[in-house]
Amino acid sequence: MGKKIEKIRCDCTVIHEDIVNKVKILMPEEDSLLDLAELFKLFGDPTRIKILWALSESEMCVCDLAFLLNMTQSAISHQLRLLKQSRLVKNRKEGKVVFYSLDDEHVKRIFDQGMIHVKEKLM
Amino acid sequence: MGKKIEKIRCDCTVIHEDIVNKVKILMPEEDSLLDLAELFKLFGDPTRIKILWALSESEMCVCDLAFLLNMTQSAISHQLRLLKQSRLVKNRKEGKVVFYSLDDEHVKRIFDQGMIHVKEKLM
DNA sequence: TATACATATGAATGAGTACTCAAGTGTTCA
DNA sequence: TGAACACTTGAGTACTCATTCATATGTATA
Repeated sequence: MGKKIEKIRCDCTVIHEDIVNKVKILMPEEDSLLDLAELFKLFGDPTRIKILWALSESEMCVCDLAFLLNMTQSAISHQLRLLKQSRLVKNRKEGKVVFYSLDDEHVKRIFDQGMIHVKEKLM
Repeated sequence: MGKKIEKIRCDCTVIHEDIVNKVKILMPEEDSLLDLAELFKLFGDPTRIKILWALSESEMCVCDLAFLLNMTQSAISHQLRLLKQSRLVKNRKEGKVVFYSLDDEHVKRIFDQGMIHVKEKLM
């Protein structure tokens, strides 16, 4: 006979009911958390984090970034597109050159906060 | 004849040489940036960001998290393994139950800094 | 107008990864 | 001791995505 009944809820969550319920109520909206994950995902790529860091120092054109990071213009351009879509960077055109810069003063703050963590965990 | 010569360096980087060089010199070590990207990548997943947020409110067991996020224990356990490897979370055993908690006070700060950004960009 | 330059973009590919499933370990308790 | 429980783990799969390649767009310049 069908012995294996799928557990809907384990015993722990009943024992810890107060805590789990409290956390459940405090939990941010699903959408906020998805947006947040999306944001951090953008920071979570070596190329993009380098681009963001570089732009935090100075506005630069696609060409400069490609040279600085030793990558193709195409690769850089694709990443800049993502960063622009999420409004982490903005651009201005000057003739045939497109200069990119950070669109947000928070970018550097998020970057710095992460770096503090990384440096500490080294020890 | 071979007309197409691969451009090593575009004209822009020569024109902008001072800026590019300055940024190049200031650039953090490759390893630091890779570690940083790795850190943010951990934050850049819906499941993991929810886990981190939940643990910032209270220590919880695997079972509680699975119930809270409506996911399988296995999925949660796999993610906790990654978070533990990177020392973002730690655990303690109490009988057969394993309680997880944040291993670092920076986690919440990084989370909050990101949330500020997300909330602002909504407008 | 033709050419070079700066950038953008679409398709293809290869690498990485989140989850599922099945099986395992370790603990408690009847 | 054995059954239930909490959790872990390895393999497999479906999916995402960063880069490359080829091509397209737009601008300046000779």
